[in-house]
Parts: sequence; C-alpha cells; structure tokens
Amino acid sequence: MATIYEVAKEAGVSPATVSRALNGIPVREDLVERVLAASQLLGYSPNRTARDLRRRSSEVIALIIPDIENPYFTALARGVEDRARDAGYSVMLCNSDEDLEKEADYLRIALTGQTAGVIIAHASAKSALGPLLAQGRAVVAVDRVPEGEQVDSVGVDNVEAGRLATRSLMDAGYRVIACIGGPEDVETARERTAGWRAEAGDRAGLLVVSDYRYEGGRRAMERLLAEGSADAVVATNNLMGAGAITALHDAGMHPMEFGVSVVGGLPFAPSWFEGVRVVDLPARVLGELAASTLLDRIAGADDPPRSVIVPIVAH
Amino acid sequence: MATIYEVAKEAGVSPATVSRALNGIPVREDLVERVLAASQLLGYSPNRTARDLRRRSSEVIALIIPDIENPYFTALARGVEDRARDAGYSVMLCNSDEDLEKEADYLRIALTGQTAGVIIAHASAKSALGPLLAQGRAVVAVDRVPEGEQVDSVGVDNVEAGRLATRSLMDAGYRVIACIGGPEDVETARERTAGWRAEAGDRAGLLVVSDYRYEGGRRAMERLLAEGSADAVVATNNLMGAGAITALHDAGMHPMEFGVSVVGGLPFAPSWFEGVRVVDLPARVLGELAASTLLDRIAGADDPPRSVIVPIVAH
DNA sequence: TTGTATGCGTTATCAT
DNA sequence: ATGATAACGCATACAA
Repeated sequence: MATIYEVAKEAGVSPATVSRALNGIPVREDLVERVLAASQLLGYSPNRTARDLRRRSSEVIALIIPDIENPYFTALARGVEDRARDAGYSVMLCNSDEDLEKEADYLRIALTGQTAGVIIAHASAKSALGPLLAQGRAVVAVDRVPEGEQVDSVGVDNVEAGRLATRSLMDAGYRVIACIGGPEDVETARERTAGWRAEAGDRAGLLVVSDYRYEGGRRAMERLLAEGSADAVVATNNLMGAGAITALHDAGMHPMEFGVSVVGGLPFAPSWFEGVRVVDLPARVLGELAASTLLDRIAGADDPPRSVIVPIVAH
Repeated sequence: MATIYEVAKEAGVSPATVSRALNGIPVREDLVERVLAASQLLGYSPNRTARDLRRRSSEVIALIIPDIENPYFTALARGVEDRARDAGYSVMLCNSDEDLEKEADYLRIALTGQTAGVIIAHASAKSALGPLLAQGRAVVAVDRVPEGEQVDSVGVDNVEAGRLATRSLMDAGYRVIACIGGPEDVETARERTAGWRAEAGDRAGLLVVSDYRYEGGRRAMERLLAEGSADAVVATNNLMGAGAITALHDAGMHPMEFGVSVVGGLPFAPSWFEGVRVVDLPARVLGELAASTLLDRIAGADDPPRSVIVPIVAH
C-alpha cells in the first residue's frame, strides 16, 4: 500500500499538504489537483489505523446485540445501520449470544479499539458498561434499558406491550390466560410479564419462565398444554411465540381454539397465522433512534442522559 | 486510558518489559507480577489501534453479507463467528444490502483498516475484490463463488439444489413446474435456475426472474397464478419462497394443490407448512468452513486457491 | 533478560 | 497557504 509520503513525493508537495488536500482543508487549487492525480496513480487511500491512532477516534460504531438470528434484532440493526451510514459511519455488528462473557469481550474491543461509540442491547443487567462510561465514550442502550446506569436509552413501554397482548386475548373472549416469560435478568422480559400480570392476574402455574428462544417457547407451551388450565397464552417475545405456535400445531391445535398473543412480530409470516395476535414492536425505529442519539453524543451533546420511549401501535 | 508508559513507571520497569510481560515473552517472574499488578491498578488494557498499526494486522475479520435480514445469512454469520471466536478473532459484520456501492465501501474499510482477512458473499459478480487480493490480504468467497477470481471459495452445488427442488415436485406428480429465479448477476441464482431448467425444461412464461426478496417472490407468484399454466413452482431462495407461499395463501390456495419447493429453509417454521418442499442449505456449515479456510490463509498457507463444495442433504 | 530508541502512517502544531 | 516535525501508543531491533 502506498503511503502519504509516496503520494507527496509523486505530487511534489509535502505530506502535510497531501493530508490537507484529502481532508478538505484549504489548499491551492493546482496542488489539490496534483495530489489527487498522484493518489489516483498510486492507488492511495489513507491507512485508517494510523488515522484513528492520531485522531483518537474513528468512523466506526459498535452495535452489540444478544441474538443475531432473531429478526427483531436484525431489524433493529438495519435501523442503526441506515442512520449511521447517512452520517458517514459504518457499523460493526457484534453478537453477544446472550452470553455475558462474549459481551464483555466485545465491550473490551469497543473500548480498546477506537470506536466512535457503542449501541448495546445488553445481555443482562449485569453488563459492564462502567469502563466505557467512565472513559467518557458515547454509549446508548437500546431495547433493554439498564436500570441503574446513567446512560442514554431508547426503548419501548414493555409493560404496555404485555398489557396489550393480554387484553387482546381477553377481548376475544379467552378466560384463563397464561404467560411465557423471558429470562428474569432481562428488563424487557420482566416488564412484559408484569404487563400480563396486571391484566390477567397471576395464578399458580400460569406463568412459565423461559429463555426468549424458540425451543424454550416450544417446551413452555408443551407444559402449558399438559397442565391444561389455560385457554390462551401470551408469549413475551417473537421467538418464544413461534415456538409456542409450533408446539400448538404439533399438538393438533389451531391458534383459534387456544388463543395466542405474541409480543413482537416475525417477518415473512404476516398472513400465515390467522388467529395469532401480534403486538408489533418498532424494532427498526428503535435502531434509528438509538443511532441518532449516539450521533448526537458523538457530536458533543452534553445534556444529561435522555431516555426515549417509542410508542407501540396496537393492532 | 492508561498507556504502557504509565504502567511501566508504576511497575518500575521499561515500557518494553511491560509489552513483553503482557505478550507472553519471557520476563523475570517478579517483574511480570509487578507489571500485572500495575496494569490492574491502573485499569490498563493495550490500545488496539496502536498495536494494530505497529503489528500491521489485527484480530478482526470482516464478514460482508448481502442481506442481514435473511436468516440464511445470519446462520452463515453464526458459523463464521463461532469458528473465528474459537481462534481468538472477532467478527465485524457488514451488510451490503445487495448494493454494490455499500459493498465497495465496506471493502474499502476492510482494506484500509487492519483487518486480518475478509469473508464475503458478494452482492454481484462485479464486486471489486481486486485491491484486496493484489495487496495479498486473506480473502474467502462464501456462498457466492466468483467465477473469474483466483480466490478461496466455499459454496454449495447450486445446480444440484435446483435439480433436487424440481425433482421433488416431479416425484410428487406435478406436471408443469415454474421457477422463480433470482438476480441474473448472482451466480447462485443462475445456477439454481439452471438446475430447474435441466429437470423441468424451459417453456415460455414458466421462468419469472425476481430479486431474491420476499416481495419479489410474492409478486412473481401472483404473476404465475394469473398466467395459470403451471401447477407447481420452484422458488430459488428462502425469502422468495416465503413470498410465494404468502401469495398462494392470499389467493386462497394451499401448497398441496399448487406445489411449492423452496431452495433454502426458513427457521422457526418447520412444521407450519405441510406440503412445502424444502431443499435445506447448510448455511452455518458454510460459515464455519469459510472461517476455517480464512484462518488457514491468515496463518500463512500458500497453496493455490481451493474451492470447497459442501454437499446438500436432500429431504 | 532488560532497557533504549525507532518506526508504523497519519494528523496537528508551529514556523515560515 | 505550505512545509518541517512532533506525537498518537505500541512492538521490536539492537545494545547492554
């Protein structure tokens, strides 16, 4: 790879002039042209590592999500990406796999590498955002909003989501509504379950705590069917909802006879499941807003941490 | 952030000793301990940008995929990620969105930043891998195998996939089998369509060329239904298959009366569509193998480019 | 084994 | 506006 020195020599100017010409800092017209010609000739493009080292920042933002195979988070990622790209940033997507250790690794990489900022849907409330924040790095929590930390956040009203999902079943005439909950150390899971509880009450055996995954939802549903006391169920996320529907299907039942309401949609499947109620979550918008918030911080906004709640549109 | 100099001073040794102690280069036992204690105390961790600049490499590999919202590619990404992580590398995932310009951006970033290597499922045969290869960077093409380039590649036998999907419908007794093809500048699309053609023949109007996307598959199916000459269809990728099924459903038909065979599966939905035939593609394995291949290259393997074809398991 | 000093490729400071 | 040069933080060649 050609360096800035070679370009300088080729163009007959100093390296400083090359740097300026390429960075939009005023330089005499004809020199700019010589620099451009020389870089073209040598196939030069600046070494980003050196630039980042010198500038102590970069145009990369890290996005850490807990499950890259969950369409909810990929939609969110698209939102982040589109907004970031418009602002000239690229996105490094990291999959923590709901694993605190992997997440810590990626957080460390984001910290020690020169990322301009970090957007994170943390794997657990125990996530170690401390070092990032202490160091003054721009950080935005998305989807999952840490309860203790002083950090910008973008999320939805999960209690309301849980309520809407539940009420939708009640309105349809179902009487005993069970709930498949997510991991207890994930805020969104606790909140959505709380929403269900507020509407449906909480009788023993009606709440099955699972793991936000497809297989977990499936097993939970099997248990509820075996139990036999409910006639409808709220799945607190999309994957568990899919699992529940599968279990229902495998048991030879249709989502009409046993009511199903899911918090969060699955793409490509809107019309396949008549009878399934869906409380859509604005994943992509969450991503866009998180990116906008982060970009503001990077640009130097120093107002106190703000917390954005995106409204849910009921069906 | 603390630097290596501060740690050195705190530990009463030279920066070089700190560097060595931290990188497993022989250093007197008690000095190692002092260095460790000092880094602990100061919360030191090496600046990766500086290290990369000095070493002229890094522990990050870039993975460029054309559609982050396609479960096929996220499964592939998981494969890459798992294998890479085991080897101590982290993965920067980039979404080209089937857009040559975005892809070129990411390729440039991968080139100018110190990535250890690049794994790419290119957006189009026109992708500009040239600069990377010319510069001797490790590159592996996955899923989509460039036809002209001298580069390692990992893919499946797409012609065979197309054949299998078609034959499955023929064996079930369908007579006139249409095909929803993907973009003509994507190798996998051309090959799968070729597989269909080889089995089903190609009569006018039976091939609808689409775009590998959900909506495209939906519209293509609507057209085929309007046309009315076929009694079954091969969708050459998962998303178009989903779109086709939706169109079918919206037209009040079931995948039993109008045969549907899809190349590539959709997750979370195995048992929902009785009657739909699926030729599963080993996306995750593709990712794992691509990562292994890349890691070999990074480690210095200098045998000629190899081309791995992962067998397809028929259902 | 340890320390000193240099260089990785930029950008930014300071003269000019 | 332009050029010489220092500095970003680390790893390593060389000297001790």
